[in-house]
Amino acid sequence: MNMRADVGDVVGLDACELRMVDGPRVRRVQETLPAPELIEELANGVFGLLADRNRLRLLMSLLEGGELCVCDLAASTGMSESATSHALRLLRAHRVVKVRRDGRMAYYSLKDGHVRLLLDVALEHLRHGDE
Amino acid sequence: MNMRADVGDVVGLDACELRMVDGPRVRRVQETLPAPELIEELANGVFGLLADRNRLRLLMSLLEGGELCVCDLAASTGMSESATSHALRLLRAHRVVKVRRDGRMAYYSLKDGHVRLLLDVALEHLRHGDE
DNA sequence: CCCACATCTGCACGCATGTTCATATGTTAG
DNA sequence: CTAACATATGAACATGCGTGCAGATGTGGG
Repeated sequence: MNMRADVGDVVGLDACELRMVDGPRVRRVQETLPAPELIEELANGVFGLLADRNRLRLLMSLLEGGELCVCDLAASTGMSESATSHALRLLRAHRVVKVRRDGRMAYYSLKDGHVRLLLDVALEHLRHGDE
Repeated sequence: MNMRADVGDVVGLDACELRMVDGPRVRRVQETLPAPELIEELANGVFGLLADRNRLRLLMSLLEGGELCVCDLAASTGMSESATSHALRLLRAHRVVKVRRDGRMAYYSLKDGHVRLLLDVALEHLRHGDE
């Protein structure tokens, strides 16, 4: 792909179906890509969780409120308690939130500072995206 | 939701449908939540983009390869050129990547360091998630 | 014990989205 | 000019996923 490349290095069993310009660079890139399992864990992990507006609201509520029970989270975000509980299950499973039980009550809070960090970067990106 | 709260502070037009425990805290949380538009921009922005395995692969390819044309990105990630181009359109629209044109060739690269930062945090989360 | 309460869970539906297919668009070579 | 090339784009389909609904589970009070 750089200026010295032999343009049109056609590879693959069906040459017309797989084109590339800079074979060595493509191979180097492929070798550095993580295993598919890790890619899935990233995509379906915190990124996937933060890619939903209601889960974002939940997490931001926890950032502000510290620790909140399910019904207060539902009230804060305008979600049903069922949807809230579903969402929290996912957040628990990915270790984004932790739960403290007190009798019938379940209080949720953020497990670590990663959500805040991620939000900071994303907001920074939005702010500077107009350059 | 804290120990001093009046439990069962029922509010709303349909009282049975909206429960909360700590009214003042819920209100404070609601007041701090960003506008719906900002929430959507976050969810559909970098988080949404990174929540897809193929787009993750594309971005990681750019992290390693620096600048790559569409067909090399497709070859690196194992995606079709059409799917690659579609994905790049989204990444362009959200200012995650930039494009340099040279004749028929379009070379893509990351626009800033935000993707790297986000990936660092997400990987950190995965690594420490087992604590 | 029964009943109330708070939350969790499973199933499935409706909606969202990534990819395929076909074509459009822009650049270049002969 | 025509044809080839690289990429972009639109429509639609197949797949994925968030939420509603119903019920299950666990805790606590009388």
